[in-house]
Order: sequence, then structure tokens, then C-alpha cells
Amino acid sequence: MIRLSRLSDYGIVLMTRLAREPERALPASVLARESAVSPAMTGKILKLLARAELLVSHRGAHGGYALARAPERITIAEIIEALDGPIALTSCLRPSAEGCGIEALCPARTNWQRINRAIRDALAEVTLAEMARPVLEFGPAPFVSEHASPAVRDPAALAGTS
Amino acid sequence: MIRLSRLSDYGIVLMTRLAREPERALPASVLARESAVSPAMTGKILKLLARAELLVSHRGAHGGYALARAPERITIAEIIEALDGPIALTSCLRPSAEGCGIEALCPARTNWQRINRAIRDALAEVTLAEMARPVLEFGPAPFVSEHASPAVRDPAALAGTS
DNA sequence: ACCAATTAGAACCGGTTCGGTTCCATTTCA
DNA sequence: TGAAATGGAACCGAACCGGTTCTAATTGGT
Ligand code: FES
Ligand code: FES
Repeated sequence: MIRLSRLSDYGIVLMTRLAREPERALPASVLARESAVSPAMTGKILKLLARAELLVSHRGAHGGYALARAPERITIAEIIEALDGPIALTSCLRPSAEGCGIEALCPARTNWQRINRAIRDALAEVTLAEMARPVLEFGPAPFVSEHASPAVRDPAALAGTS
Repeated sequence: MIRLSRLSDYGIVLMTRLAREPERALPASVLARESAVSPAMTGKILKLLARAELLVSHRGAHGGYALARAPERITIAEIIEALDGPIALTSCLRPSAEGCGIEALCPARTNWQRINRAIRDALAEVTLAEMARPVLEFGPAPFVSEHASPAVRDPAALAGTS
């Protein structure tokens, strides 16, 4: 049903958290805690995002991750592509996949591309900055979401360490 | 990676085939053959589409399926929703799913909705008629596509029974 | 009346994917 | 040198999903 992989889901949440304090580097552990994503998953995801150069990492004690660019210049599409590979609805459209040999014949092809492009554009138009922008006007909301590993669903996280 | 389920993929192909001759009812068997989708899958899909009232079915000998409305009035979004349920990227947004209890708090929520809406709109703006519109100008293209069950990939289908 | 064609609907099955974890190596700072 | 981090890979189990099969109900033709 056109679903987003959990990886991307969590990834967006984590990035959103980072977008609240650009420049500042946070270790995976606190990102995990404050975003209610399991530490293991968090690690995996941050590593991927760093490899994709959406994050810069600093190793060693007092290390951590920080956004590689300003939140306004990072799009949801980029995050998804970093974590789940290129955005392509059908296997036919996936770049290197052996997938489809008869593109030249298939009458549906360019139409698929139209749909694909539409979705890609939609995702590319939402920036991290927009996602981070709090919805409620009475102060910054606590950073907790169901976009969280099933386990970590204890309200303790609500304490808001930020 | 934001992928479309095979069910919807095939479904769109089948619907596209039907859109070439609206009004006319075709039995599942010939739809399967001409669209290069396995007969079993075809049956399953058509039943779902009929139940969703996108198709009208006629039982018994000389039965078959026909579009319930004009191709211009059927959107890709409808087809996908008929086959794979409501279009919702994250589990939080899925209607009845127990999913998320803290929507009121989650700062990301309305932002997710924005993304979701964007995609939905993109899909709702492409009609079957547009999909059916052949791309090449030299005559109607043969109806074969990789949007087909792995098995049925024999070029025999190219014979074009239409 | 009967048979063949066809849809309706459900149950079932095997495989792939993916969410999630764990382990070890490497880097950095105190 | 040791604690705190990230880097990277391998691994596992389970849910999902593509795909099949079987039986019942309906309809038209002979
Ligand atoms: S937690 Fe449900 S919308 Fe974010
Ligand atoms: S067959 Fe590959 S695009 Fe349709």
C-alpha cells in the first residue's frame, strides 16, 4: 500500500530531532533515547545517513552526529533514498535492477514514469526544516513519537532530556 | 523504498487493458493472456476490483469484467486503494490501525500528513484514460509488460490476440 | 435438463524481505 | 591506557506477500 519502510520512518524522525539544533552534534545514544527509537536501530540508521553524507560524524569520546547541511537544504526524498535506495515504484523503473527488458515496447512505461516523478517531486519538496517546525504554538512539543521501535514505547521517554 | 505492491502493479495493467475498450466486457482468461499476468493472479485481482465497484462483473458463460465507469473517471489512487487498502505511508496514519495513541503530542504528525497528502494527490491526478493512452504514435502498441507474473514471460503473448 | 463457461470466495503455502540484534574493529579524548 | 563513540558486517526470526488451488454459485447454450 505504498508504504514507507520503517528504516526511512525512523530515519526521518531522527533527522527531525537533529534539525532542532543544527550545528550541534549529538551521540547516537541520546538521539535514540529522545526519539524513542531503539539504540540498535538508531546506530544502523545514523551510520547509513552518515555514509550518504547527510550527516557528519565525529568519532571517539564526545563524538556524535550532526546535520551535514542546513535543515532547509535537506529533503525527505534524500533521506529515503539514503536509507532505502532509489525511489522507484515498480521494479521496472529501478535503475540497475535487471528488471525489465522490454521498456521500449511497454506502452505503460512513460506513464509509470509520470507517476513516479510526481511522487518523487512531492517528497523532494518537503524539507527537514519544515518537518522540524513544531505544530503547536504553545512551546516546543516533547519529542516522542510512535515512529518508534515497538519495544521502546514507555512514557518515560516523555521526560524530555533535551 | 516506497514501492508499489505487485497486486496494484498488475491491477493497473489490467485496468489499463480494459480501458482500451470501455463498455466491452472481457473474461478474466483473455485479460490474463493479453496482459501477461498469470491467470490465477488475474482472477484474484479482478475479484477485488469488482468488489470495490471499479469493475462490473457478469457471471456465467460469456461473462466477464468491464469498467464500472469511464476511464477518465477512474484514478490510479482508487485502484491502489481497492487492492492494497488506504494509502498511508506510516502506520500512524492508517485509519483503524491501533497504531498511534499520541497523535495529539507528536510534532511530526501534521507534517507526515502533508507528505501523505501530496502523494495521494499525485496518484489521484492520473486517470486510467491517461495510462491507456499509447505512447508511440505508430499504431497501438502490443499489450505486453514486465508488469507480469515472473512465469508468464514468454514472448508468445506478443501475438496480440486483441 | 444438463453441461460448459465463468465469477465468488476462501484457504493455503513457500519464499523473500526486512525489522531488529549482536559482535568486533577503529577512532578519539581525557 | 581505558572509556566513549562510530564503522561495518553478519546474522536471525518472523511477518508479509506473491502466487496457487479448491470449492461453491451463477449463467448461457444445446
Ligand atoms: S506518533 Fe503517530 S503521528 Fe507521529
Ligand atoms: S514493462 Fe517495464 S516499464 Fe512496463
